[in-house]
Amino acid sequence: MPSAAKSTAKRRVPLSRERVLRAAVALADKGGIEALTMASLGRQLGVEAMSLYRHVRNKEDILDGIVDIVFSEIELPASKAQWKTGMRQRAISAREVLARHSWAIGLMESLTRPGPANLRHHDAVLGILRGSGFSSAMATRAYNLLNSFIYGFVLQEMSLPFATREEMADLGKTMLPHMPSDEYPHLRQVAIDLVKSGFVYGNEFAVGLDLILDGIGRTIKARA
Amino acid sequence: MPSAAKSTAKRRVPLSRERVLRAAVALADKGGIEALTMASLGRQLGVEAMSLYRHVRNKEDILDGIVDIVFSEIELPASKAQWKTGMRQRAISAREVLARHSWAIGLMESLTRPGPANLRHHDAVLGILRGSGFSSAMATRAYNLLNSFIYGFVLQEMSLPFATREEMADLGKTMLPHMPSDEYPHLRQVAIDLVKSGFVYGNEFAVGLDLILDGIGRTIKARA
DNA sequence: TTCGCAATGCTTATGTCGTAAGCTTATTAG
DNA sequence: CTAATAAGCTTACGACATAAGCATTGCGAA
Repeated sequence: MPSAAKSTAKRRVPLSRERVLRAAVALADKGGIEALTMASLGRQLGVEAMSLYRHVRNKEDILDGIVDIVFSEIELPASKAQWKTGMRQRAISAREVLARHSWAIGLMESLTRPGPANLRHHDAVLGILRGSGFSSAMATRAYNLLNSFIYGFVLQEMSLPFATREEMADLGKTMLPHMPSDEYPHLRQVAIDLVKSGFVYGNEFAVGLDLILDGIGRTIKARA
Repeated sequence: MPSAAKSTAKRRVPLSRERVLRAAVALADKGGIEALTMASLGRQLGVEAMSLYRHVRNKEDILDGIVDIVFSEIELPASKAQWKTGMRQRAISAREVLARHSWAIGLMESLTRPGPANLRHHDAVLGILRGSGFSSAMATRAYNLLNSFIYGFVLQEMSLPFATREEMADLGKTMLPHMPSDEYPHLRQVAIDLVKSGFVYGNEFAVGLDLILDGIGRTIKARA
């Protein structure tokens, strides 16, 4: 069955670094980063684990690659935008992307070996800031401050045992009675108040973001 | 040689959860979190790997435990302090501790199961804020904002390929010539400027911190 | 058509890891 | 001294990354 099979059935689509990395992202999204093993990745692609090594150097190479894919999903600010709108939009997009691929934040060591998407991202953001009159030092300062907030926020968001107001209320109901009221009195009281008032952690992102953006704006004006 | 040996030679000091965790912290400090394996930990303590399971449930238990140790090293703000001074001092201590144990930031998932030091820390910080007139929601907001900044800053600091001004200058000298000047023009220019002006990333912590503290102060005043 | 060759994928094997199960030795209470 | 209990050890297994080398596919040249 040489030429018949060729044209119809299993015309084997060759692997490629690209396909491998995309499958890796899909796997990590579905089951977390610990579900991403060379074996599971091979299975996902209908291939033995060892075949992957034709297309990626090793697992670390895969991790670097998928972090760069995540970065490529973050919206770049339009190069004509006001710095404040541009930064706000970028921050919101970054947070959304990092929440969608929540394993990525734990792979940030990969930033030591930044991929092209990451570099392009840096370049675009710094370009906006410089174009709005920020010095190199001020642009770096602003960029790092915003990134610290974004990464740190997502990191904390990840480690919350609840996502919605309902889940928080449930957790509060089950946990609070078990918490001795004299050991962590303030923590306890705050928890009670938050449950009662329907506090939603996710909403805090925009608030913190604007506080920082305003602070940066003030610093800039003071300089000018 | 029953009672003689007992008093002199190898009166075996028994393991304990405490000793195991302290050794684990030391190992992680020395060689990074990937150097912490049950085998290496056993070796460090002069014991077989499996012996450790008498004192800890499993490796995850160890990871939770060492994160809590790290938290216990962060200075609690004096309960009489002004909120701003207290928060600044706590933030600086936290950053220093997390930099000393830089593997800890990658273990933050452990915060889903907070240990006693972590809870005590939460309680103390929220106590200060509440005591300074913050509502529960405002206290939580301020605390989360500061933590986002601290964690995110350390996360970025960790992934820098340089620590000192000298290292940055060296890196600049070797990398910049390799960077095509038209691909990432802004990034390139900023890098050049920073090297020239002797930018030190670490100094940015205090700047960002004060920007955030001022922003919080302003929010509070507007409420009052 | 056939041959050769490069690209692609597979098989086998090794060393590291966490940890389950059960055994041995050390310590201590009676 | 003895028996119980606590502490530590031996062996074993399955998951994992990956080294080395073999087999297959498909295409261009003869």
